[in-house]
Amino acid sequence: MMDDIDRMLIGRLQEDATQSYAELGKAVGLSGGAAHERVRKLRERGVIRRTTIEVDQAALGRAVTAYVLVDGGAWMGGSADALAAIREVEEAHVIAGPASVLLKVRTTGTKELQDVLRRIFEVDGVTGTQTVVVLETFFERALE
Amino acid sequence: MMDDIDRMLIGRLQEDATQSYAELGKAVGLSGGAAHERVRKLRERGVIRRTTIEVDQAALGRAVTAYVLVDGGAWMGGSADALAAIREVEEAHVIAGPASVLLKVRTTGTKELQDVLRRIFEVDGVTGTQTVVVLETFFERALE
DNA sequence: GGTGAAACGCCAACCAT
DNA sequence: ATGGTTGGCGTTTCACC
Repeated sequence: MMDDIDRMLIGRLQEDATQSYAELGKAVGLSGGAAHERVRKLRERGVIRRTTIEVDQAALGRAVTAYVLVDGGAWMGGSADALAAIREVEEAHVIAGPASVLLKVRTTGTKELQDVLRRIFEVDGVTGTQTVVVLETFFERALE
Repeated sequence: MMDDIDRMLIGRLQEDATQSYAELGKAVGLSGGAAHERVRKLRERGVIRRTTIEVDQAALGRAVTAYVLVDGGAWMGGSADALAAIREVEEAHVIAGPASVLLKVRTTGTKELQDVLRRIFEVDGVTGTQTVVVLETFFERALE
């Protein structure tokens, strides 16, 4: 229900999802039709969520990346929605450890970061935040 | 050198990069050809890095996500390469704050996480690590 | 920089093997 | 899963604006 060929197909598509199925099939030792059918099933099963583009956030004006540790206990129910409503928050995870939630935030600058922190603080249950600013990103890549 | 239409095109393509340029053009009030030309230039300029697929990591067997704070000072030169060589490391950032580097790591389980931590420890300049395990991910999304 | 149309190539759907 | 075939659609290019 998920062999090496499927993994190869996923790897190839992560690198370049614009290539033809004929090309894709040749790369993994399959015909175009067979490759297409496998990819169709991977999409159907939700292993492949969607086809998308990778954007240079800096080119879009988002120069500052920061991680925000959020303290506070009431993380049932609507808190996730309240965080999702803050558009600069790219990821939100519940974590084991010192804080309750870890957020990844991208903004155009420190000014906007300050504003985002203010809005995070207004979310129900939040009692405090600790912010870690990224100075340089070595890499952000797709696994496998 | 980057207007609202470009931003709309990027937003649409992030949601679904399989749609036709005709469709894309209609959505932003342009002809298919014009939409295609704009997207071509966005790729050329590197704003759009590549077209890729979004994969359900859990379906691939990667059930555990963790953030690793790495201590140690010698972060010039080859350290980034040494970290990139660890395939389970998805992101690596130099940060301002308590530790030097923040890593995002995905593994099949805690056993493999332990092994990854051991390999991180073997990288030159690393003097210690602190690991934060993700219990639940609210969301990981594309901005804009 | 955008439009509209024409030519080409690829994808998607079949079927027999 | 393959290979051949066919129909339809999207991409790409062109002259024109």
